Formats: sequence, C-alpha cells, structure tokens
Amino acid sequence: MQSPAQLTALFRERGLKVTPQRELVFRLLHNNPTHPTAEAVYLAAAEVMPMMSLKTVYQVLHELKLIGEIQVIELGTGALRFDPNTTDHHHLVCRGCGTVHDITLDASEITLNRTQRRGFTVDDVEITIRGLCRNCRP
Amino acid sequence: MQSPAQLTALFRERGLKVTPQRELVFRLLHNNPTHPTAEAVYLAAAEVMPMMSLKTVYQVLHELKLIGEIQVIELGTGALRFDPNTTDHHHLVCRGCGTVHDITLDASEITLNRTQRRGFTVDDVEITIRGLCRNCRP
DNA sequence: GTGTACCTAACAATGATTGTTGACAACCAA
DNA sequence: TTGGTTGTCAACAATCATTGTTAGGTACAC
Repeated sequence: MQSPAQLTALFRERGLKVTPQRELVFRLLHNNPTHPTAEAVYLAAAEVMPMMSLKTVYQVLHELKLIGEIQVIELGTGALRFDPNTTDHHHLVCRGCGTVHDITLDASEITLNRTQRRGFTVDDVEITIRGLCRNCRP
Repeated sequence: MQSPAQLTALFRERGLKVTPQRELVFRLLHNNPTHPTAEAVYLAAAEVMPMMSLKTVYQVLHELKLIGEIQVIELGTGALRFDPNTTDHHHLVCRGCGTVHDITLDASEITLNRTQRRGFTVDDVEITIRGLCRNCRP
C-alpha cells in the first residue's frame, strides 16, 4: 500500500473525495503489519475520531481493495482481515490468538502436472501455515 | 472417511446412537469428492428424507469431525466445506463456480527458517490454489 | 460559492452457524 | 413389561460479520 499522501492523490485522481475519515483509515493501515479486522480498524479509528461509524470503515476498506491498495484475506478466524502488503507473500496464523504474520516463501516449486491441473487455469497459490505462537504455546 | 458400516460400528462404540438420519449422512459423504457445504448435504438428504433438518446435518457433520472422519475446510467461498478425504492433501478452487478438487502436493519444501518462524510451532501447511476451471474459463 | 459526493445514525436484512426447548424414541434394569 | 433415563430430532430464536436503505446534514473540490 502506498503512503497516505499518495493515496490522497490517487483518490482525487479517481474523483473520490479525501475526507478526514478516509485519511485516518489510510494512516491506520499504512505500514500496519497486524492484519486488522474491520472491527479493529474501527476501534482504532474511534479513539481518534469518536463519531466514526463502522459502516464508513467498511466503505473505505472496500474502496482500497477496489483500487488494489490492500488485500482482503479470509483465514478462517471468523472475520475478514485487511493487509496493506500487496506484494506476493503468504501467512503464518496462530490457532490460539489469531495473530497473523506475513512470510515470503518461494512457491515456485508448487506446480501442477496435467492430471492435477484438471483443466484449471491457475492464477494464484496461497500458502497458509497454522500453528501456535510463542505466547499461546503451553 | 470409513464406510457407512464402519462408521456405524464406530458410533456405537462411542455410545452414540445410529439413527436413520446419521446413516444417511454417512452414505452421502462416503466417497464424495465434491466438498459439499452443510447446505448441499442437507439438500441431498432432504431428497431422501424430507423431514431432515439442517440442524441435524450440522450436528452429524460436527460429530464426524470430532471423530476425525472428515475434514472441515474454509476456502473463502462463503460457507464451510466438508471433506471425507482425511489424508494429507491440498485444494484447487475455482473462482468462478466454487468447485473444489483435492490435489496431492509435496509440501515438504515449504519450510521456514528461524526468522520466518518467529517462535511459532508449526503444525499444518495448507496450500490453496485458485484459478478458473474449464467450464468457467471465458 | 455551489453542486455533489460523503458521512452519520438508525435501522433492517442477509447468510452461515449455533443455542434452546419440548416432544419423542431407543435403551436398560427390575 | 414397565418405567426411568438418556439421546435425538425438529422448530424456533439468536448470534456474528457484513451489507443495504433511509435520512438529513456536512464539507470537499472545482
């Protein structure tokens, strides 16, 4: 994801207005490695801007996704998670607390032979590694 | 997943009663490669046993999961999917129609170095390959 | 400035899943 | 065989994350 200033320009280019709410969400997500849920973004935003509504947060997240500035990931932790890292990467997920870390892995060895491919046109390989983080280990 | 007859024995061993509804779900899942949702199992069951309730289907699926006879997978297609294949395998998912195929891939090259591991105890590697199936390709 | 997009609030609605309840049926011992 | 205990089933309500629908009012962008 680009910087808040760049996003501001990008939104303006596309005819979208840059409101304080949008700028706040830009700032909350920029360089944010925690893969927050919509709820988490909303709570952080509400600390700064108490009148912020959850609906607006969803709206801005949706717009950022449309522009391709964030990735929306579904890791089976109950809610969608939003990731400003749009480079090719994978995820390490804690079964205990739901913490998610980005990892860069070479997935190039993952190739399918004709039988496995079954006529599919492959366009993405997602690797999700599950386990327990240091804090959740017994 | 074992055969319906074997599951019947297994349920009895564990003190669970074997009802016609349970037997029906056993039969519907045995050798079923379609990764059905709970809804899909319910619809198939309702054709044979119109009074079957969705709740009962969820219940039986949950029990089969507890016993380890099916795998519950979450592929971001909206609903959970139930897989009688409990061997180590991965999934090929069509973005168009949601079709899921099992694939066996060697995930042994997927290893993390200390930095990547971040103190996690890894216990599972899930590989999800997304694309378009023959029918959904433009 | 002015028009238009945007935001909030208060709802309702969705879709997948889970909890609660009451009635009913199967099993076991006397 | 009787009766009690337990498990099971289906109908209903509730949950949670998310999206849709109003409304009126605010403030951005040109």
